[in-house]
Amino acid sequence: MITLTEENYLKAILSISLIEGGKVSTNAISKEIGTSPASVSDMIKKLQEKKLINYQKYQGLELSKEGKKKAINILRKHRLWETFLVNNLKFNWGEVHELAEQLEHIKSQELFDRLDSYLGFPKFDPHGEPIPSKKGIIPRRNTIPLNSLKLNTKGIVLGVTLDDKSFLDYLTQLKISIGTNIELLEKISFDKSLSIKIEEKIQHISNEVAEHLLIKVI
Amino acid sequence: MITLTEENYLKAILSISLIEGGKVSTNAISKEIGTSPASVSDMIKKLQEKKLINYQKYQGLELSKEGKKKAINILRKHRLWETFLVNNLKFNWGEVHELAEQLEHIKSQELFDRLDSYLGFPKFDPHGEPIPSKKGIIPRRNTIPLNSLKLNTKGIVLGVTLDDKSFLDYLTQLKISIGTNIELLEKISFDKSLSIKIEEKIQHISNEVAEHLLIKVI
DNA sequence: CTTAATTTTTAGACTAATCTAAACTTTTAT
DNA sequence: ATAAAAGTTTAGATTAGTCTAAAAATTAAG
Repeated sequence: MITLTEENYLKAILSISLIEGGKVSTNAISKEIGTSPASVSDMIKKLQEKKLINYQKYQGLELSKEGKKKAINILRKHRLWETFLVNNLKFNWGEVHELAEQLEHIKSQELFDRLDSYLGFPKFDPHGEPIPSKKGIIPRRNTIPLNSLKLNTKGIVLGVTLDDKSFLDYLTQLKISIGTNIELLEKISFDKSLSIKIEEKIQHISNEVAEHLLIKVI
Repeated sequence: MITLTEENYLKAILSISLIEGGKVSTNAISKEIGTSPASVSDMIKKLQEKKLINYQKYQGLELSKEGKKKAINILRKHRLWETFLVNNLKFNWGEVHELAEQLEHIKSQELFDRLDSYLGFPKFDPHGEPIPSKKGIIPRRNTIPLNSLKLNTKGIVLGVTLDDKSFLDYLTQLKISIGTNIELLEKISFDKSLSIKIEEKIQHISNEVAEHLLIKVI
């Protein structure tokens, strides 16, 4: 049986490899999880013994087929719960991440099949992030980060790539949510910040914000 | 912060004292939780330090005001989840106990307030067991166990007092559920077993089954 | 291409929750 | 009233997950 802590390591490794690609380092995991590199080294050995990762000393690691399957299943559970919390219990999108971190560890395949069905088999969660299917397939959409949109073109927000309360609260303040129409007016080369138009109102946002907004060009 | 294990001990202590009344013994807890008496002794010390129980060596223990509040809150969470699983996700009543055992440890007052509201502030769970209110008040109803019903009187099943899959599956087989009408026809003094009439059909059940069925006389 | 910086691993220790075996209290029964 | 039985606690160990400090390996820099 896999422990809660092991699940969190798998999730962290998946998350890093989806962003960075290639082998995952001890240090990167340590930063993601917030434990010491020494603790990560210890846990890596356990995951290796359970054949959830492929790993050679000092050479970084990657998820095994079985490990990836498990990690994707945790992601699926997390995003199904976030969907339930926002759609049914009317939480706002900044409040659900921590709760879903707890709920994602509930063990019962049946529960998640039923929840999926109850929610109407959603393909994307309230942050626009893809919900892996029961078979582990992650839906894709043709989007780009807002900071790579061309000048004077319009797009629609389909998702965010950061599930952080202060970020999401700020977006709400800017009146940006899934489905919002945005036009890119100006890019400041000095700090890469952007002027954008939302519902006829001009706003100024940093590159850091823009890179976490997924846009579909229209 | 209270740990998951501590929560399970509090829940067990509440459960025992609701049935037995008076002081709770180390041995009783050990049986309820399924750990050794030595482990219970260890944990008792921790709960004592956290002022969740009142306890003197060798003399048994009882929940403190704070401990009882916490224990009732866990019971509330458990029964709210069972209600959700049966009413919304269409699990049957025998399947939900183990799942609720996991879900009851989710930490978020807000979540349970919203879930309570989403479910329509139910007073009883799918087993007819009372759901403590947000303030910790446990609703009561005027019921008696089936084995203390008078001969040739009729009653309606309002609840069960055992949340065990094999018991509940057996009830389903007997076509007994919440709301079922039952007439007591005969008590066998030898083994205290009962003949009962359910929907014009005569059935024979053991005393052990009857004592866990809560009946309202009609 | 050798040394310095960085990264990773090992060694040794701590905490929470558990166990078995042994010691100590309390209760029960003659 | 005292000995046996039952129940409870302590002592000492174990496992999972964590830490700091130190050692070892890899990578980067001059």
